[in-house]
Amino acid sequence: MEKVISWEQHNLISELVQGKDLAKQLRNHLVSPSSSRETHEYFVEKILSCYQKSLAMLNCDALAEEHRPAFSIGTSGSPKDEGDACKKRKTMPRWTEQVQLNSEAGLEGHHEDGYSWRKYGQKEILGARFPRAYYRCTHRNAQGCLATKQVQRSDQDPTVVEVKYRGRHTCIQARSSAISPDPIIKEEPPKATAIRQEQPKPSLDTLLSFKWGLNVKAENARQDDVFPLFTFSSPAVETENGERDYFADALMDDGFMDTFSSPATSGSNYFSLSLDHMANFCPPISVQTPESGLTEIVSAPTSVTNSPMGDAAFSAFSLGKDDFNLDCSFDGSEFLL
DNA sequence: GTTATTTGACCCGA
DNA sequence: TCGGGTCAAATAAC
Repeated sequence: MEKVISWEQHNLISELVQGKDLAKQLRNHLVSPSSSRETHEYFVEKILSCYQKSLAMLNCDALAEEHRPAFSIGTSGSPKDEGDACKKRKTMPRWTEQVQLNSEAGLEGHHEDGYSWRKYGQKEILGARFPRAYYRCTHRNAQGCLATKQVQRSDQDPTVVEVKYRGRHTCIQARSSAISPDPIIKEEPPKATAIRQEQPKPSLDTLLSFKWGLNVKAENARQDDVFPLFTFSSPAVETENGERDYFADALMDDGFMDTFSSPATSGSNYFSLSLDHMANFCPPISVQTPESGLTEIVSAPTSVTNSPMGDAAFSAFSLGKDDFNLDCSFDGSEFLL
């Protein structure tokens, strides 16, 4: 059957092909000992930019908006931008971790999660014994990272700190430092251990928490915050209303999936991405959340933290499948909704 | 001088 | 109207 590809679709395919090429270049740089980290970051940003444009073409405006800061590095946020951020605030992913403080030092309430945070407020909360502290990413201004967190001691058990995260980190420096091959833990053991009570949101933060020797609880993780399995229905790729899905089609026709594919399973093509970048690529509203997938991800954090690449950002395209093997199924039909 | 924290005021959603 | 979240000026720390 002959495909009729519109101008927009042609541009979309071009963007995706460009992203594929960039990923290949990044792969080459990753295996090259002479290649610098800055080069890797450059390619990552370029690849993300391609996806940003692609998503915009697919009318995933909300998604594109949510991750805009990742592609505006170097530009300071204007008041107008801040206003936009406020409008999007309700759509930002949220999840909660409860951290058990197990030392006197920890009782001060400091929760090290690998990111650098800046405190911007503290409030007494009605009915709560302890004030709530508000933190945002240190790189908010420099890189437009909108990640925030709230830290509050538990009323029932003052040795437990409830940390509410909002928004994902889009900052490169934080991400890099967070997965630094020389974690702080080497010099200073973690002050806190967390109580894992439910399925954690498989965010980079959560994964990182394992690196700090933490077990994490995420109790408010919504389905749309989680990106456990990504499946392209194959071979027929159609939207719900029966339209041909040229996006997924193009990915497969062009061999784009080759870069990401692992041995095909029945009826699905799998590719691997870092969870953090999965969040960047995928519309939260479309994601299925099979619990088994989550459990698998959470129970095998070492596949991420022990990656020789050392940086999940560079694992985003699973250039070494053995290094990073989070399987993500993606329903292409929902993706286009 | 620069960066981080504190804290009262303001804004917004329920 | 109230409470939570954020802003921004003042202050502290480095």
